Amino acid sequence: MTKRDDLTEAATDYALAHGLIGLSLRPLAAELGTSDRMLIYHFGSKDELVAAVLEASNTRSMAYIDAMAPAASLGKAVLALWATYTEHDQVQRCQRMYVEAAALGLLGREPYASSIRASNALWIRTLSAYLERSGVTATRAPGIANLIDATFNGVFLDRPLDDEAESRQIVQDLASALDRPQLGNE
Amino acid sequence: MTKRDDLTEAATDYALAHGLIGLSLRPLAAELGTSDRMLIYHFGSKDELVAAVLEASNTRSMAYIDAMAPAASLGKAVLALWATYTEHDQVQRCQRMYVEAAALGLLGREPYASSIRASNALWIRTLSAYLERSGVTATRAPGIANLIDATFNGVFLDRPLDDEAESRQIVQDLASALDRPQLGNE
DNA sequence: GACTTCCTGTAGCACTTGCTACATACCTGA
DNA sequence: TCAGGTATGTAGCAAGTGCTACAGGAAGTC
Repeated sequence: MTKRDDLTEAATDYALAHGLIGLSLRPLAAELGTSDRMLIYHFGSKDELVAAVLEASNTRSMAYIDAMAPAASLGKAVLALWATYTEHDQVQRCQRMYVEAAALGLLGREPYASSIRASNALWIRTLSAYLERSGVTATRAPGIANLIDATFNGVFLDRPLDDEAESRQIVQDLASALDRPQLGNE
Repeated sequence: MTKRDDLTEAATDYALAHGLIGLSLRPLAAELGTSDRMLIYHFGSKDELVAAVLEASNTRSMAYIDAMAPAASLGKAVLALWATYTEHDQVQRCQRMYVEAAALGLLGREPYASSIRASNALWIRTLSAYLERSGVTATRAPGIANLIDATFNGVFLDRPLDDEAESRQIVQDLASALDRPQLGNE
């Protein structure tokens, strides 16, 4: 739509490819065919640009979850979510960037801390909706969504590239743990 | 022992307090009562300093796990581990720094990627040992340790400061999921 | 034609980064 | 006594950081 929106999408592509932590305006601008001067002009500051990029990235990855077909059980839902994470480069990269942003916001630094809070709230809601579609009750869904999200992020953190088998094993363990018949209360 | 070791410990304190991501030599050196010049002299490069700091931090936090008394069940072990994480500032800060290093190493950047791999291997071994002390079989322990580690890291990532109750809820969910009687095979 | 508003290029500022060159001590062993 | 390794201070370099000042072009409005 606006020029700013175009820049946001292009900057998001760049950030997804090159990472968020070392991001600096001049190389980014060069790849977008513009200048740091223009980025500041359109966004006001680097922080606002970063916030826009994080929001765009989150929006992109949520679309993939929303598009998933329901699963037959909770455990199968966990495996299906993991498959979505790993099969789509886009989702994987968005998740990686989320992890970077979260790390940058660990000590409360802005705009990362606020962006992460906002993104996470939406993300949990998206996961919850998928779980509900898969038969999980509305009361249990958010809690389980949080557990799944935390575990997946942790897996991404520890095994960024290699060890795909080991990552899968962890997810499998979580899935089977969650799929056991519910004995206790909630 | 050597001057380098002293500097490593002091630099670790500083990094645990101020974070790893924005770490730069001059402010660090100022707080240690020395100069960037001297840090480079003793460590050779910033990368080697960072590697030393990460190793020191990991060693510190593992000591806390090694000191834990065995738990009565797997679920109780999970809760006890989480208690250790949250009750000791040292452990919490070490974990936070691990997360920062992992984020920095996400795209393979050194020395973070290598340090994380090494730290994680030792950390999983430490967790496994604790689980075995708590009655988990030696074959299952490493897998479960990976699952617990991933989940805890994910929780730290999403809820750095606030939401202690929600964090606890996630851990509780994991604990009860793992504590259900084993029906399937392994 | 004058005026405003949006957009963009050039140049630069003040600052920080990791790291180095150079000189100078100090202590130790021959 | 003197050589040699260890340690430290001063100064600086080349590169990069976010951001700004200033000027100007393009396009529409009165």
